[in-house]
Amino acid sequence: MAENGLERREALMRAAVSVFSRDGFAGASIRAITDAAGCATGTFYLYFPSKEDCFAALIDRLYERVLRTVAEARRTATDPADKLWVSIGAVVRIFADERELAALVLLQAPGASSRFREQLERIRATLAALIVEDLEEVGLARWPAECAARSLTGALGEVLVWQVAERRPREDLLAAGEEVRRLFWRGLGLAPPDAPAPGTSADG
Amino acid sequence: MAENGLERREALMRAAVSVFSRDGFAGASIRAITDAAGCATGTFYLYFPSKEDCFAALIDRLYERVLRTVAEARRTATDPADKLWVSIGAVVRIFADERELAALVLLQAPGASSRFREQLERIRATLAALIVEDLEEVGLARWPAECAARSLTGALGEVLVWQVAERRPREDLLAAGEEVRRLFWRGLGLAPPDAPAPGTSADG
Amino acid sequence: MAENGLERREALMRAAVSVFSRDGFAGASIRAITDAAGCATGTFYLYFPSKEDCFAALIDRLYERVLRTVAEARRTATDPADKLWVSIGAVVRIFADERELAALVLLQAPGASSRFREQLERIRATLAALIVEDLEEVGLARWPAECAARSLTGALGEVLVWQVAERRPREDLLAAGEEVRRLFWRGLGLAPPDAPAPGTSADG
Amino acid sequence: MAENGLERREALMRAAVSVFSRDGFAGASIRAITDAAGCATGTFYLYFPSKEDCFAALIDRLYERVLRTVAEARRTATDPADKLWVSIGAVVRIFADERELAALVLLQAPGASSRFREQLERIRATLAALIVEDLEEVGLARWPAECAARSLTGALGEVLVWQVAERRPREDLLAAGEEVRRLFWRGLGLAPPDAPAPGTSADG
DNA sequence: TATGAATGAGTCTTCATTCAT
DNA sequence: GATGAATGAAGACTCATTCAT
Repeated sequence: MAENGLERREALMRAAVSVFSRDGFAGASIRAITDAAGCATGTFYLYFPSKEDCFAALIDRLYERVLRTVAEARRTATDPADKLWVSIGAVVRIFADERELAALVLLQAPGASSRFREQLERIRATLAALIVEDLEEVGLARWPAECAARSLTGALGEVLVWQVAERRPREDLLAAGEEVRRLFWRGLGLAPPDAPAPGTSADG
Repeated sequence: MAENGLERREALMRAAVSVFSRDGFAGASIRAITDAAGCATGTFYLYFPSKEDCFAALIDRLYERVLRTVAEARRTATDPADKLWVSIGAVVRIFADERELAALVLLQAPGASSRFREQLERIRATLAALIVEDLEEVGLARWPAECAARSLTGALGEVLVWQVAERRPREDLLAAGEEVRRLFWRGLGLAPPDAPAPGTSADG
Repeated sequence: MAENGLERREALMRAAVSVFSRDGFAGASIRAITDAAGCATGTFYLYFPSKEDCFAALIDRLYERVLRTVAEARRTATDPADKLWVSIGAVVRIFADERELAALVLLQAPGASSRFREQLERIRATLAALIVEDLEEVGLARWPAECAARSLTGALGEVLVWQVAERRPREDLLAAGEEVRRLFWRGLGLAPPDAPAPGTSADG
Repeated sequence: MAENGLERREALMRAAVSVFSRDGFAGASIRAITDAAGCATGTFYLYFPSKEDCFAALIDRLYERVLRTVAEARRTATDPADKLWVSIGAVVRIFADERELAALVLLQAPGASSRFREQLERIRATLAALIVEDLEEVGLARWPAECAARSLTGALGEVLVWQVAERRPREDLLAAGEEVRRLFWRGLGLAPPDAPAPGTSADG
């Protein structure tokens, strides 16, 4: 039982994801989380100051993973269109890899409390800013660029949550994300990416 | 004191929208709602069987307005592309007119309970089905059509919630909605509506 | 609908008996009673000052009927043994005639509140005093007489409630009451009543 | 603070007996019980799932003690009359030892809810079945035996509750119980117990 | 008299959080 | 660090009672 402290914390976060997903933030009890993690109620408070902070930590975890992956992907690209292209791919990939966490955050965070709403908004705004930047470099005006950026994050979120809710496998998430990317690409009047048209290995 | 029963119910629903928006479904207390409506706690239960049913009634209200407006708009159109065009316009208009209610439902319903999630999903699925239908008639295959439909509802929701959160006026909501429509129109490779002759005033 | 006031009151008391029997005193709501009586909530308060007073009125009603019937029966008797004999018969008859009311009072009154407990105790004490009087005249000492009197009321109540709970017809109640009377008669060492041994017409 | 869990539970049950006795089942608040037990409201729910279950546990406690004591007493007897004789003694003794609990159950259980009514009826039926069995072996027919059994439990309950209500000491309860036993013994035409030689100390 | 909408006090129950062990 | 019993604040909901009509 006496694992490393980090493992314990990890177990609690995994348990929290599944309990929050099932019961919602308000409906989840610490007891349910610690039961799922196999420890006592009090132990929870050795790793998180409160239930709220635990949920916030989950949002942060998704935030970090998304932003890190996007940043890495963008380093592989040169021109702005390419950056946008790989950014979308990166977001899709992360969502596919972290299905449960991502669905949890997208579904619960906005309604649970203003703190979470703002925290989530910070992620969205950061991503939107990157996209807006790319689109402006590509020639769009500010306002259409902002609308397009928000549309993109909204469309991706909806499509991926939908697929998760229908319990579709990872590949379906990736395929659906690809559809969204194509749709926006054409909608934005951008040229199809250089060569790696059929390839998926270079699109993340 | 003794207003008409419908007025009382209306006052409670208005109060509920604002309290739920501020505190979330779980965080809202009946006391806060009745205070805002200017009546006693028990009075709430003369009009709603439970807090949950009150929230559900709000979702239904949005549901009915959206679907009715969309249905009306579609009657004015003939070919499928036109139907899609006016449908989007109708949804945008409703959201602009019912800003607070719409934002409340979009933000809170998914996380509050599975009942609400399903209720909202029913709206989304209904709308998505209409869109898919139009897109298939226009030549798209099932899968891209479904992805496009979900992308569209997701994009519209996100863009409009974003505008509401930033406290933008009605016209901005309409303009942003228009941007989304243009973006998707091009993305889907559709021709601009017949003759925008009749103007945007008649487009849904 | 606008019947005579007494009829209205009567309807409410009938409704009260059936609702209190079904739901218990605490579990019964004024609403349920007025629904059963076919009038509005407020009307109840035109006839009873409170729910408690309504229940008290039911106890009083049983009280009066029991005592009146017993008093009448005792007037037909001359010697103390005969008085006791007809008193028991009278109580049995009343219980058989007012099955629902009697069972209600015996079951609910003791637990509902100290007021009712005392009210019921007053009936029992009155009856017990009569019996003790008879038994003392017949030669019993005070203490055994008191014990016998309480035993008798307890036995009668239990036997009759048992028969009511099992939904037995009126005749079974009468027969069971007769068994109890026989049992006590022998237990008290009294001679069988003069002549009307097989008859029931003169025993009340 | 941290007594043994069983002590805590015991303290709550004691408190419950006295609060239920004073206020009735419906009138008793958890707050009153925990105040009497010297702990916080929430603590109650660590030991009982609900107020109802707490009351049910009290009935069960009496049930077990009565049946166990009666069963033990009957093992010391051989012929059916003797069994009946010691059974009555055992019931009287238990009631005298558990005055408050017994009075609580007898007074409140029937009116509080059908669940309790049935629970109490189960005790009464079990006891009645034993008595009927004895009486049939002794020669009585079924119906008079059943009436006698119900009469006996009713008489004992009433006499003992009456003594408890008048705050009489234990000895009075025992004496009153003895009166009831004598009364029924004669009423049933049974011979006095073999030789009261072994004394009343061994009679159950 | 009759109505029934309105009131608001009261209760059971849950659960995040603490802390002695 | 780990435990889990204890806490007590908070909230949904009920219902006896009132009163304007």
